[in-house]
Amino acid sequence: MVERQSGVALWRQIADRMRLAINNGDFDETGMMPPEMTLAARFGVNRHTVRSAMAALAEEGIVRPIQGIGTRIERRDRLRFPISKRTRFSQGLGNQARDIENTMLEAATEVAPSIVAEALGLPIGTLCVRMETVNSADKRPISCATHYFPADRFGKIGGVFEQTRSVTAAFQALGVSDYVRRSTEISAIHAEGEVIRHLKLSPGAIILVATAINTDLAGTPIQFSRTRFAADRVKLTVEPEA
Amino acid sequence: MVERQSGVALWRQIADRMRLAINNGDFDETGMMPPEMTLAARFGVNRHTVRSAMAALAEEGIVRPIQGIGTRIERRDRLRFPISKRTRFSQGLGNQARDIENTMLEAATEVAPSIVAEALGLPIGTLCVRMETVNSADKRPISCATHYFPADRFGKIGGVFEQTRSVTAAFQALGVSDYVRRSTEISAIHAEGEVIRHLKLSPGAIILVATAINTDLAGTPIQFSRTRFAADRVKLTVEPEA
DNA sequence: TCCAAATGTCTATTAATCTAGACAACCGAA
DNA sequence: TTCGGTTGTCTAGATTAATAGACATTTGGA
Repeated sequence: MVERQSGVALWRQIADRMRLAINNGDFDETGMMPPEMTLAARFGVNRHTVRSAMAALAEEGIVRPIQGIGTRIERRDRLRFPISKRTRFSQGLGNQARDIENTMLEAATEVAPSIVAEALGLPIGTLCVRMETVNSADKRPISCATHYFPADRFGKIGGVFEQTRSVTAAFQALGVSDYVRRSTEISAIHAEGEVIRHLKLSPGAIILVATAINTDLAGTPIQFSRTRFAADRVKLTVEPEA
Repeated sequence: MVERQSGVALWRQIADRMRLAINNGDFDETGMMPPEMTLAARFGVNRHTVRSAMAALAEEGIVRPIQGIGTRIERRDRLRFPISKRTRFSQGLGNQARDIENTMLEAATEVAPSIVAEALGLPIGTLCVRMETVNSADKRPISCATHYFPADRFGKIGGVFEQTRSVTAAFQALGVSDYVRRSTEISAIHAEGEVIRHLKLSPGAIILVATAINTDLAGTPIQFSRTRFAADRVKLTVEPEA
């Protein structure tokens, strides 16, 4: 059921599980959460503890309590984000959202960190453009990403991206008509720091981290990116064929 | 830094971050953790709080404190688990571990849950074999999985698996010489219940959930599986080509 | 041998979390 | 209108988590 003395407060465990159940469509028949007393009994905790969990979900806009009636489910969705040989952010979400927005927070030319240099096959000390973006669907932040591009070929990509609002379009404007994904690594950690603010997460939420390398059609690495997804808003889908 | 009143205890946040840093090789030069007082200052907490985090890591066997000396790092590893068109558990880990073991906990023939029936393209009410396995590398549990197979073709797969200790080998024994992955979905949740025991996790740890469908070469779905990975022990690697 | 630096243990206090119970406020239906 | 079921609010107490400080113990090196 719920685990005590785990370092994770009961209300947070319960909030996580209810969010999951809602996204899973468990209460779709009624569109309402079970009564607080029922949930308290089900999880083996006090009603007040359930209320704390509910308050967290209400804060996220997932449920809305109505006195005298019950607690209504306002939103249940977890976007499907496909990862494939031709992963593109906006295209990937396709028609799952009407309004997809990529915002650039920052672009700077810096010496490439050693991990990035290695990934892109550059000598230590090479300059790279680092670009920070936040990606939203229907005004809801889905992920934030840090991208690195070799500065010699893509020194101006920051400015171009601000025009095009798309990495794919920026690449095209800079002469890269197409590109493919060489590798993607996925791990999961607790959200912290800046990411919490950018993704409007409640602290302690889980984020999926996807670290990827893209190459041009000649096989030359042109992009290293680390994308942090709010785990309760997406599921990553691995597409086997190109 | 660390987030207060997030429903996640400070010692757990710190333990999570230190585990990540260790796996990231941050302290490889000395092989020792920084002194407790240094960490306390770095995280902005009391020394005792750092000690609680350390105790959790020591419990997991990741560090070992030595009075008068410091805290030694005992183990730093996160296996790379590739996900591709031909994902195979044991092969995938390859030479990252000497001893890879698949244990079957249970096999039962049941009516397929609706999600499984849909995924495998079976009529509602069809019988399936459900099989629970735990997968370990070098005696350390890495993942536990629930597999479903259509009962008409694979009714005996439980017994065969116990002999072969491999899904791939069991398939071959039952006439499926090769199979490919149709789809993989990845999400992340907090560990709870049975999974904590099977994977020997500290409660509250993060698990990566990979839900996959495999088909035979004719394209007929033959396996639905949900694999739960201990997030601090693996990183999933998405391979773009077959 | 002595000292500096590190972990180990203890007490005490404060803050956060969880439990328990009572009752108010609100809604829909009988 | 009344009543059962629901959420909202309050008080009080128990348990867990975090802070603070003191001092013991162990180790390696000066």
